[in-house]
Amino acid sequence: MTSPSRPRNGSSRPSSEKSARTPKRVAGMAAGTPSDIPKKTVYRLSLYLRCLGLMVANRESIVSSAALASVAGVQPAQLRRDLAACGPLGKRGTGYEVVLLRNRLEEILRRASLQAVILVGAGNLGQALLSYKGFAREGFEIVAAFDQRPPKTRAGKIPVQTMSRMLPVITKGGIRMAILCVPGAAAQRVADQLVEAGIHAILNFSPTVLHLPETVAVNHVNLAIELENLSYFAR
Amino acid sequence: MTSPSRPRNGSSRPSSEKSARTPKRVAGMAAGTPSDIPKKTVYRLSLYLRCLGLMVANRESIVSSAALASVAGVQPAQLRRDLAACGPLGKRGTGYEVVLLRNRLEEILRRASLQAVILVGAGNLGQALLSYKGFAREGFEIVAAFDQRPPKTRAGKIPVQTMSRMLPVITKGGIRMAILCVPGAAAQRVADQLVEAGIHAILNFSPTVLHLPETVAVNHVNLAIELENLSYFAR
DNA sequence: TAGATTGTTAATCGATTAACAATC
DNA sequence: TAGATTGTTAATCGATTAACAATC
Repeated sequence: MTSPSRPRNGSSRPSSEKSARTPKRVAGMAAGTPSDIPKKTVYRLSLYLRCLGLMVANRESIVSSAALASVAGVQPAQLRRDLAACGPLGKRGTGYEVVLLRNRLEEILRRASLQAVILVGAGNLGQALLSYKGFAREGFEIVAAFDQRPPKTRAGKIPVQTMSRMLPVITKGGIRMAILCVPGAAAQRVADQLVEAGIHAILNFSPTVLHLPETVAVNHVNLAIELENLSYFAR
Repeated sequence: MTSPSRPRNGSSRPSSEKSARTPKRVAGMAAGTPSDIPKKTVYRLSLYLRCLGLMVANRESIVSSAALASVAGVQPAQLRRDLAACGPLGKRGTGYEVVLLRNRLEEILRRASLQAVILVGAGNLGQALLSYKGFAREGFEIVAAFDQRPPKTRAGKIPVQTMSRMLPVITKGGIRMAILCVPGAAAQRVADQLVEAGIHAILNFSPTVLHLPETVAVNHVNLAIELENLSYFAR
């Protein structure tokens, strides 16, 4: 919808997410990236990247695995193992060059380009996320929003369109990622439509477990379950 | 702040969360609950509970591990193992009684009582969450909200108070859970204050890894990282 | 009883950690 | 060189799955 200042990412190659039997790895990456990084490691790489951002801001030039691990809240051995999966990045006896390491992680996580995302379901949570500026800050742009019945009031600067516009917008824009916030009862149906239209990754806020082809990546965020889980352990 | 219709939960006994070395179990529970359920299992119990809710609505009376597992997106063996951790609940040769199983899970997850929660940090995301009705629907009530500089406009019906009010409100209300949405730079400091004031569980949306005593449960939700993770696998 | 399905044990798998040789 | 710290291997740990005896 809008034209971002950073270039968009037009890439290929889908991959899988935790589905019962599949190994939790991803094979076949774009050139320059290690071929096989476990999902949990990728997640932690994002974490390390954020810690490194702080260190760059603090003008720190070298960091040891012990120091970075402590900030990130992991064991040094795990950090080294995770980073080793990205190729040899440190200098024995010295540590890691902060800027170099950050750049490499950004490269691996493809942070160079602005990623176009659509949001589907502009109910309570959907509107909340629409007005959340955190995504933009991290390189994601919500380029369009859809709802069965678009609300009159618009939360952010993005207009909410009727759901029937979804297919053309996805196709025309070559969009690959979607944030799903529809009610649980509609989630599977809408997700099927999204995949049909060409979406390869879904961040699912709906309280429903989606059954989709393994080629589609799905991450599930359920705020109620997070709280419920906490409340169990908070006694 | 408001007086909920369901009774509040006044309980004791804190417990730990994933900290480097601790076993990912929880020892010592209130009466009537199995003593030792792994964290990941507790998480999935919430999932099963939601699936069972649908089945109750559909008037299904019996469900097999195979059927429930399929809906929840897990393996039947895993489901049986998870449920077995809650005591013997099924009938061999038959399956599980839907209502009975749901009731038992609600009991274990303490869904009977309305849980009081405070929200700290009413910036972009904080305000969004304040206006999110999903929490209430699942038995959590945000009873107060705080910010360094309370915004003039109030998002929901909860007024945002200045941060200095935090301690008295937590103490007086006997609040045990908090949702943390302050900027990364302030997160650790505010978290320390919360723990000091008596908070035992924190749902942390701030982009900072918190270092807290093991007696405090922390769940971390980072929307940007979720998206970044997806974008890695979406090719 | 025969058929079905749980609860549980043993086997597998994957992820984390400790330890140390390589090397800066 | 001596000291430090990585990259990596081997050991440990925990979680998942397969298989089956118990039993409804």
